[in-house]
Amino acid sequence: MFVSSGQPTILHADLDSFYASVEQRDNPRLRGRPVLVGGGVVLAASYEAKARGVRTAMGGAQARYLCPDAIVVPPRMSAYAAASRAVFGVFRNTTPLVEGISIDEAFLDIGGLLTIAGPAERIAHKLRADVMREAGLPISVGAAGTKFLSKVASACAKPNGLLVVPVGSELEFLHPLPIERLWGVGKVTSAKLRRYGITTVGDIARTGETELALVLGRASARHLYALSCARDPRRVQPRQKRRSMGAQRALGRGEHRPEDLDAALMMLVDRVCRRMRAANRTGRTICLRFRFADYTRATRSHTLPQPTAETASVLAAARTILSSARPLITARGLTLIGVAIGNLDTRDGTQLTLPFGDHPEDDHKLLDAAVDGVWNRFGKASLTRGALLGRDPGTSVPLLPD
DNA sequence: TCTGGGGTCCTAGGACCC
DNA sequence: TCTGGGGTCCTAGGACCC
Repeated sequence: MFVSSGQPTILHADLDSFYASVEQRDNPRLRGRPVLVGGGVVLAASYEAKARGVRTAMGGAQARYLCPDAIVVPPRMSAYAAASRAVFGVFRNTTPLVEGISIDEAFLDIGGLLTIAGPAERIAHKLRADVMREAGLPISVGAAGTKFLSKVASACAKPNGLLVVPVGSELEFLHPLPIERLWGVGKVTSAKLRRYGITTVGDIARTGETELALVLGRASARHLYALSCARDPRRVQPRQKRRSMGAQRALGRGEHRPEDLDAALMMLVDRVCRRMRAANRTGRTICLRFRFADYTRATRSHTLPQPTAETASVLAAARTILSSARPLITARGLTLIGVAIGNLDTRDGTQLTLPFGDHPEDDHKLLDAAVDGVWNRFGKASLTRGALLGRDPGTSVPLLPD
């Protein structure tokens, strides 16, 4: 396939203040006004509120102090999910190579489109117009030769803008930027680098990988140095599979009775397992996350021999982990609990409870029916029959297409 | 100034196996 | 029998991202 050189091939599309924009779209009264989504903590702030210094993830009290006339609305997650689906529909109409990063953000590989629909600027321009027409939402787009650069470009284009980084002028664009623009530079890394007088992306490039490794370790150094030279070989990969699924809940300060804790655990496990089954995924590692009154955190995990998405098995493991973490909890005071299932099976699968053993002579029929079910859903299926037959009644088995 | 609910990746030590 | 090398998996923690 011919790819015209000198043209950016990757778009990064990022909805502006996504939740707040959806609220303003759906309620004309909110347009042009500072809007905060979420009261306890700011999940999203409209640009009118951001202009006053409000930031995402800021405490609600501080946000209302900065912006007393802000309108606070509760989040409507299902509305945001629907808006996201509409926007991703536009993305996929533009190119089949769409890699979703989050509910409001994606990379689009337009390399194959350039000869018929290019240049990149025209494709990006049309994309923004399509999103506005189809979903009624403002979106910023960055276009560049690499993923990372296109992401930086879209951030620079906000709000509601478009920025193209022409191939060949990457370093000119990149080097004056502050180090915090690099993916992987957060609070800790930024402080470390600034101690050495490294404040811009250009400084990182000039410092060199070897020197950088002394401060940050090998992996970080290699990664950041490559980015600072505008090297980013990662391709746009459609349908990246999730590696873990979790749910968590803030508990507030103060004592929590064991039975309340257990109820919270049950709810979280149930929520995660439902989502796992809905997504036809199974996983092996159960991980509990804790946050304490002193803002320290801890995780405790356990890996099961078999992948599962069954509430009962996960709950049993989660309870064991929780009880082993009791000393920690009593010592520090729990303020948040989370359950995550990791080590997810890399293939699609499903979890079925079969009444094995009640009528052993029927076991083969049950298996055949189960295989048919998997086959119909995925178009392929395989099981290790020998390992499955002769189990206890009610055994749950993961069925994986292969 | 102390507030959410999702995730990803990397590191390092220990257990275990060949 | 002793010693070493190499690899994988599990657990926990840390940093970061949206």
